[in-house]
Amino acid sequence: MERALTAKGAATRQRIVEGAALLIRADGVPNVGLDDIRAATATSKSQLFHYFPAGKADLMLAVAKFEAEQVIAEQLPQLADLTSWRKWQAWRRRVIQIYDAQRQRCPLSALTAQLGTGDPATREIHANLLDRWQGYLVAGVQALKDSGEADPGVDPRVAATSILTAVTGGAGMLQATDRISYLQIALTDAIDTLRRPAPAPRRRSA
Amino acid sequence: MERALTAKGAATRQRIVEGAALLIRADGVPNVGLDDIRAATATSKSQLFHYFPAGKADLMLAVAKFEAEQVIAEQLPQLADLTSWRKWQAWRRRVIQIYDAQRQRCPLSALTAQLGTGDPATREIHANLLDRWQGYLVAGVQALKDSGEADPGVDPRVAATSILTAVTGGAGMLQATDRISYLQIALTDAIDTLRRPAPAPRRRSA
DNA sequence: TGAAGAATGGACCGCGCGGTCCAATAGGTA
DNA sequence: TACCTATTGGACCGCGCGGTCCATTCTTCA
Repeated sequence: MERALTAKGAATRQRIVEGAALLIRADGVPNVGLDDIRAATATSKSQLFHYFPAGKADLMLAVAKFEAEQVIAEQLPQLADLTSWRKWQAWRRRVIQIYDAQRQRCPLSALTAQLGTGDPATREIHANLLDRWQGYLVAGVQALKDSGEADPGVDPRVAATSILTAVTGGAGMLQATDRISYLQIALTDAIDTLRRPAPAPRRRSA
Repeated sequence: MERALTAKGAATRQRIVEGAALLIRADGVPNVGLDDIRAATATSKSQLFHYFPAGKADLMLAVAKFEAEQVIAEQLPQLADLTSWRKWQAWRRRVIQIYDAQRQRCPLSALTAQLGTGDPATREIHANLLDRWQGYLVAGVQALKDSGEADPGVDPRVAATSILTAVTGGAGMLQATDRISYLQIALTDAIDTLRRPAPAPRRRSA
């Protein structure tokens, strides 16, 4: 699908993506035009369409992919090593720190909201990101169970889903209200739940 | 702030808002133009600007307010009566049903994402909605504690925050991935947690 | 019943911005 | 050196769409 791409060309393409990502983080997709990107990345109109033939949507998709990578990368040292209670806390602090720093500007959700949630390519990016993310969390919960720091009755997939939901939900509300408390409280609570004994199971699924 | 408004005028204004809301639910903000709204509501350009002098943003804000009302209204019978475990389950089912039905189309988040998360008016709407929502949940958790169906160690505000976060996070991921499982699992788990005894408190805040 | 003001219709404008095109250059390979 | 292709520059277009304006028709009330 990709044409021949010189090292120089690849570099330019990357420069465009990263430059566009920066602009979009600052101003939001609808406020960033191709001319802005062109100016910020010291490129010309023809280059934009040379590397992203399908135009703006194409470029935005590349930026979304890039931002999705960032989401994992930003929390990677901690996320990949959730092998003890202390390390879970370290990850939790890292997550809160990240979102606290970026506040309203959740780059990925801004992108995807614009591209339309119905777009299959957008969904693919999101699904992929969430799957990887959840994978790390499941492994972490399992590790806690193995070390006896989590209640044996905990279902790793359920717990990981709850924690992931706490993060995304908290981040969403932070973005919407500028309040960090949702993320803080919900994530802390979700992780704490790992140590609570499950009561007599009453009803489990929907 | 509002000019004189005849009954007829108010009706027209309402027709515009509701018609615009419908269109936006279907196609998303960026794909709905003033001309579309004009056509769908059998109005003229001048009426749009007569009732929403600040133009499109003004109208979108009114639509966002309208949609925020809907969010509460849709789950109202159950949400206002979380006085027993059974009723909590009824509310949970109702929430899942609502979001399952609308899938990708979360009207409010679509609006607010577009208007820019930085806009104070947008934040006001969101904050107001979440506060009311959380109020109902806190009351419900307290009721469960009072009736002995929830663990006495549960903090109603914390639990309500976790549940609210599970809903918004699950809804967000449903929108992004078309998977209902996040909402289903996280909300069920968050509610189930009400019945789990809290372990020896280790570290509570950040 | 007539005047004031609200409500409505719809033609019109302007421009921002995504997208096109062609010409010019740089870089690699034989 | 010569050629091919990737890379680049930037002028140009077209139109969608938000926004303006004025004329006309309804409502209300004294």
